[in-house]
Amino acid sequence: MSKRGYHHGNLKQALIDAALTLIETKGPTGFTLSEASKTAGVTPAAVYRHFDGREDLIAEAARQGYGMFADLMEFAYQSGHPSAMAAFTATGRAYLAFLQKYPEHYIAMFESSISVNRTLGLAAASKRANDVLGKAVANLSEHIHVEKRPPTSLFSAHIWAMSHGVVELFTRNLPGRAFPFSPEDLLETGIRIYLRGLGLIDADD
Amino acid sequence: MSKRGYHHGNLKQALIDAALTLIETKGPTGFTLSEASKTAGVTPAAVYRHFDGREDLIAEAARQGYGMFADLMEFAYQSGHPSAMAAFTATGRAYLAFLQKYPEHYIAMFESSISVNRTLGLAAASKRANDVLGKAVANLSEHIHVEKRPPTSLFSAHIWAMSHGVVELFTRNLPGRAFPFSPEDLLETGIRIYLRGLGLIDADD
DNA sequence: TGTACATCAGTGAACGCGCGTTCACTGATGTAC
DNA sequence: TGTACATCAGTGAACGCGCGTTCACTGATGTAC
Repeated sequence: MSKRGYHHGNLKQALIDAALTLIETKGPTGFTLSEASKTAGVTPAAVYRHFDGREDLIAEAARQGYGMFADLMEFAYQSGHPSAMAAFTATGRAYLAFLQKYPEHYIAMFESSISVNRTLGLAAASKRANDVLGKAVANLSEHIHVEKRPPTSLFSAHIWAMSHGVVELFTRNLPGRAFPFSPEDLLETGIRIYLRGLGLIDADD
Repeated sequence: MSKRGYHHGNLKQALIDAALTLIETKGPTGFTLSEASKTAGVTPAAVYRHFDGREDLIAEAARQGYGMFADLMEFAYQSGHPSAMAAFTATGRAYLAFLQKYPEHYIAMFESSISVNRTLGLAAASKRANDVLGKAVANLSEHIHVEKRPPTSLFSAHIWAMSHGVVELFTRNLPGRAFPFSPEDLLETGIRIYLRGLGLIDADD
């Protein structure tokens, strides 16, 4: 962007951005390397200066996504700390906030079929995001009476599943039928009921 | 299969079956009309005797899937009837049982990006499946004390979301890390906690 | 029962297309002296 | 400050490939008489 003409200046990031835009508009499968390079104003061959190929480009986009995702959740977690409940709630909200703000990254991360173990950097970024939620869940878990406390990994998996399910089923173009609840409401009420089931929230509220 | 030679006899269903097999092994995006026709032992052009094209083939596979899905859930529902709780539990288990038994249909239905409103038959089959769960949820809902009863559609959406999330995140090849819970356990415990949050299950059990 | 003929499910060749990737190249940038 | 040269990010042409789709066709099946 800075230098005009023959040399692009910041082609690597421009390609990633182009790929993300295409992924969002056409789905993870509609993305092509050729089109991304054209969008960035460059020949397809130029891509190979910066990436090993098509998959590598997607993986890098996903890696950046996981990094931002982890940052966002970490920030949310800190904002609620030291209250375990506040930290947990904020972290959960950050999940949906990320999806709403960076849907193209979300798709690259969770729907592009690239393995999270493809590169070390990708695996690390993914783990970091996972760990934030794990931390929030673990803290909250300590408030459950010990003999009815589920394993932390189970607790955490339930939260992931509910969140991901809400996103996949209720944030995309809702198919025809009008659905009266926003994804945020849906997730928040669902998790609240779940937490009540664990005795973490009183029956009133 | 019955007649050998020039005429296939049951090509339409053979193509659907081939498509489903490919969808399962290669993902919804890896399916190609050419390969499906080859698998069925037939020229690509022959496909157009029975379908309008590639998309139409997938849509028909999904339609059959929704039909079986609805049947399975309806049967499960009846098996628990008239106990609202038994009917609900059985219906929920049928969801995962379907996924385990017909993963390729599940993919065609929920991950192939074909719209459920593509054809009337597809929309009807999808609605029928939805309605079974809706019925199970509505019955159960009546047992919730009226002033803390959530709207049925919200209740139902939570169950869909949790179920779908568990399937998407925890039934495919788990990425490296060993996860100690089966999808069935995960979903069953998750929903049980949720139901407890609604006061539908006692704190003990 | 046998023949003529309509129907229709398949063939096989061809098409245009966009894809990912390779290659030798070129021209801009940055550095040494 | 000016020149020579190495570096390197881009070009553009070419490739082989498999795709979805079309078309005129052919040969098997089923029906009328």
